[in-house]
Amino acid sequence: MTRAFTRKGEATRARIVVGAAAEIRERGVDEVRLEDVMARTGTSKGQLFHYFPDGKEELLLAVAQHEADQVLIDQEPMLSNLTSWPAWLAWRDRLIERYLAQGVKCPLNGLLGQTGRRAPGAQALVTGLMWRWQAAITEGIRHMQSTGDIAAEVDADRAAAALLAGIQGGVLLLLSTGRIDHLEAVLDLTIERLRAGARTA
Amino acid sequence: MTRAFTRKGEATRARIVVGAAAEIRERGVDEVRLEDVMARTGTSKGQLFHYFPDGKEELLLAVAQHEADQVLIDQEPMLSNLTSWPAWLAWRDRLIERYLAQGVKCPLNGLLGQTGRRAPGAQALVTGLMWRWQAAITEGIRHMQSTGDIAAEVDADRAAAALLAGIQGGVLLLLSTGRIDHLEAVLDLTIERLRAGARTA
DNA sequence: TCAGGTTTGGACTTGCAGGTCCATTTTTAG
DNA sequence: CTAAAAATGGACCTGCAAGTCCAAACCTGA
Repeated sequence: MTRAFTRKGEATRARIVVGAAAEIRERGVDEVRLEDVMARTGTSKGQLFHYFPDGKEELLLAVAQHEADQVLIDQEPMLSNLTSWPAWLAWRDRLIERYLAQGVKCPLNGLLGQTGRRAPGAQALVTGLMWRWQAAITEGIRHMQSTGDIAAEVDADRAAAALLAGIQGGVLLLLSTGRIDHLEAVLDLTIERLRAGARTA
Repeated sequence: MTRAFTRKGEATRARIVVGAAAEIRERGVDEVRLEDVMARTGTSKGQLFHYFPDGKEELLLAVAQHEADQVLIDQEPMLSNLTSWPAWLAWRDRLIERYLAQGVKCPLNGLLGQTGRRAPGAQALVTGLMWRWQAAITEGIRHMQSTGDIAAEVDADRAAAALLAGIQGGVLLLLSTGRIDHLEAVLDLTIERLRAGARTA
């Protein structure tokens, strides 16, 4: 089903996705018209529909995919290397820094509500992202348990689930209130708590 | 600036808001047309613009207000009565139950992304909701500290901030993945942790 | 160099949803 | 009872943004 694109074609397609993603991040999903994307990426309507035959919906899905990947890419290699407390703190700082920098613009929040209903695939996409994210955290906890840095009786899965939820909520609150406090509180208290349990182990 | 509405007028206005809210909850903000609201509430376009001169934007804001109020109303009286562990657990159950029941439909998530950008007031509205919510939690923690059920050294503000974030994230994850696990994990682990600290106090 | 494809540009169509308007009915108040 | 104001119904307008179409430019390989 994959259409044949030349190298040039692939490049154009990628340019459109990246440009659309940027536009959406800056102005919000529902404020972005195809024309805006065209203007930004220097493309024509013909091209848009050439590379995304199903139109806006398909483009939005591609953007969501792209943005979802970015989220995890941005946390590498910290995320997949949670093997010591300094590493955990580095990851913590990375998260704070990143979300502080991008401020009120969350690429996925909008896409969740918007695309979520339109494209059935978008839901699965976000779910997949969350799943990968949580898996990485779980693995980090497990590793720390193997070295005795976290108490063995901690349920890694549940702890990771709670932490992921906290992070998502923290970001959500950053989005709506503009304050990073919640995210910080979640990360610091959670890490603190994971450490505390093992002090005696 | 408040226009003069008769009793009948107020009733109609309220009917529109409630109907629109329901419609939005069921089908999502961007899928709801004014006509849908008209059909559901048995009103005409004339009425819509009579009661909401600024059109859709004003209506959406009113809906957001209405929904925000509902969120807290739904948790009363549990939320403002977190004075014993059974009360905390009752609140926990209430949250789980409520969000489990409404499933994938969150009234505010959509409104956040959507209305957030359009109406400047919507942002403030959500912020206010979060603030009230968090304040209630903080007060609950403080009360438990006063009775010695929670350790005095716990920072009530931070703990409440983290918990609120966890709840929001838990709901968000319920929305995107369909699983309630995250919300449960947050609530249970948080409460467990608050209790643990004071066992010896 | 020529023939097949792919890529590109942009004019044109179309549907629809938000918003306007006014004529009619109902209510309120004096 | 009556006049002014509010409530209602629905026809109509309008703009805009998605999507269509096709012709021109371009690559690419034999």
